[in-house]
Amino acid sequence: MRPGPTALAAKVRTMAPSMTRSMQRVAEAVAGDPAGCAQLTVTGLAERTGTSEATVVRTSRLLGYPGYRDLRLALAGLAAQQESGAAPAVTADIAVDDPMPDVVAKLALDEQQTLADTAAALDVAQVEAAVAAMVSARRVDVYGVGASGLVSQDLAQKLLRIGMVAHSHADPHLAVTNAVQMQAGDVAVAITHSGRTVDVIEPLRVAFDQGATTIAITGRPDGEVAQYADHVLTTSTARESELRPAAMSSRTSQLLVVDCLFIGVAQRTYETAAPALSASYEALAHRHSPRPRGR
Amino acid sequence: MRPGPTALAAKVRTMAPSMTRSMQRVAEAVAGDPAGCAQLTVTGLAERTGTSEATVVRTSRLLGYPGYRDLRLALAGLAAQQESGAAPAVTADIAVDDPMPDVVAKLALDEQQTLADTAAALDVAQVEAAVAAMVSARRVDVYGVGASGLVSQDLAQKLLRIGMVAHSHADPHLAVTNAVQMQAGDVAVAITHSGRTVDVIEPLRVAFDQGATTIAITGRPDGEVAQYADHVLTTSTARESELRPAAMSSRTSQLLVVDCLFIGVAQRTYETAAPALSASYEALAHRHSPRPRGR
DNA sequence: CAGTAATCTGAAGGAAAATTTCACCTTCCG
DNA sequence: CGGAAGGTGAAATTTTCCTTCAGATTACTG
Repeated sequence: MRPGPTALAAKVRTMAPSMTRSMQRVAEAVAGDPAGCAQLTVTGLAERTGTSEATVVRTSRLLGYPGYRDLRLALAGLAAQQESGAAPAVTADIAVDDPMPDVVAKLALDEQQTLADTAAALDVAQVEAAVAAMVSARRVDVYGVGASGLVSQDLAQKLLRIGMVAHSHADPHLAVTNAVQMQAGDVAVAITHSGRTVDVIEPLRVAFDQGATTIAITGRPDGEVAQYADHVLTTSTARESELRPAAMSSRTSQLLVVDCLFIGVAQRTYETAAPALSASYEALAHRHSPRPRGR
Repeated sequence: MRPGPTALAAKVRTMAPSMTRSMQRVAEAVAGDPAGCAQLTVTGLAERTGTSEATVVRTSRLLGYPGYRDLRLALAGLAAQQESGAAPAVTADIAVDDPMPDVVAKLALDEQQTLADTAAALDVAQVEAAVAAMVSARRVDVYGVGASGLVSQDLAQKLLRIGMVAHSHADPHLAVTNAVQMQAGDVAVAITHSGRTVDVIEPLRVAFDQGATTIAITGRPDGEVAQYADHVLTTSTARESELRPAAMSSRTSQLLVVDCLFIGVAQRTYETAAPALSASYEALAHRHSPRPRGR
């Protein structure tokens, strides 16, 4: 069996005594800086070690590879392993003086964490109940302001695409005005991270009183909004820092919940959802510039 | 910067749409069996994919390597990483009959994957350049329609909160009207997954012609939108399925990029950003119901 | 629906890298 | 000090990789 990259360092030590002086120089360079050597051609490595190409090839053979080409591949593998092992687990808060690469890494990790947390904490039964209500709803109204307003729009937009009657309301006055028209069989969704946003609670309460099925997507299942919600979907919150306020991570969490609702609804209305999706795609085709030619 | 092995799978997905048929076959083989392909020579891989050596080399170039030799090295690295247990869990597509718990889990995993891919593939230098331009900008205009419209609003909203002059335009007419007013020192940002959305490209082009600094956030760095962009920030694309169209995963990716931009700007304008953030928080306090007692 | 212009594709030739060969050099024993 | 055995690298050879170019394909245009 050809030696894997892991065994390389050991192999070098084992074989070293039986090597000639110039071969040892090559082996040493290879064991000492796999990543660097992986970049070099035979000629390059020969030059770097002050030897000849023939010696490099001979050393490769001695280490168990058919030639330098394969040693080089193993070297690249080893380098990759080392790098991934030494992956700096950046879990600290984002600081004012963090360099951009760290910012990108930390943000991505934080959001991944938020997603994992949300998925783990999400009450599937509540999601299913919410989906069931939406599927048979005459219309769906979604309330959200500020950062949650965008999530609210996202949900409405998605539902519209699969042929449902959905609206997103950011204007609290209009939201209440609409909520008054709600009746049993309709669905109202309120999205608020704090669970205490009056502009969102108010229309939900009205819809609730009208007999509509109400759903709350909130980070505070004990918040006031829950009082008027038939189904509460809890979003989780990541650590917040000064530069990354809670509003930022709650958005990720809320979007995941919204996506789950959407997929659930789309699954249960697949017969109509699928054609509606393609139709909306087709309708937008002419809003795109022509594809590059010859394809 | 040459892409590391980690980013390869993401890169393949990102670039796949802009590839020709035979190049896609090569990319697919490479992404599907890195270990196996690492063993093959150009000729071998060409044969295995039923294409020519030239096509293999062309594909390697498109993926960001100087030639096949270097792609092969990266492949060896990737294979080694996967073998060592860091293998990315390949999740199945979401099916119509998936039970809700599976849907939640798959969605969360997909989005996490998208985040990791985006972070790995994001060109930090471009981000820094974009941030620098925004920091010193007189005003920032953001263009986005459809699903990208929400991301566009998110960016504008965030920038407003730290005291910058930012606007999001979804109406293409108003967007162009505003773009005409742009001048050197202003910044225009276009957000489009396809890179071909005319309603977004048009205002960006106008702003570009006016001498403004232009930024594109797109999944297609070779798309038309890139022609008028000083800085291109590439979002990566997850596998898409019928129930989860590309538009859905692109949102996650775009939001991460937007967050990076925001944090970058906030860092560099910390003196004014921090007070502005707390001020906007304070101003909204009375829109919340009183906190529950004893907390 | 045909013309046309652009792009895609692979075969063949040219460049580069890897491997082998071979003559020279060192070293060590007799 | 002579000679043999192995170490070493320059040059030749082979393999691999890359570039060029002409034909095939495709998608737009009138």
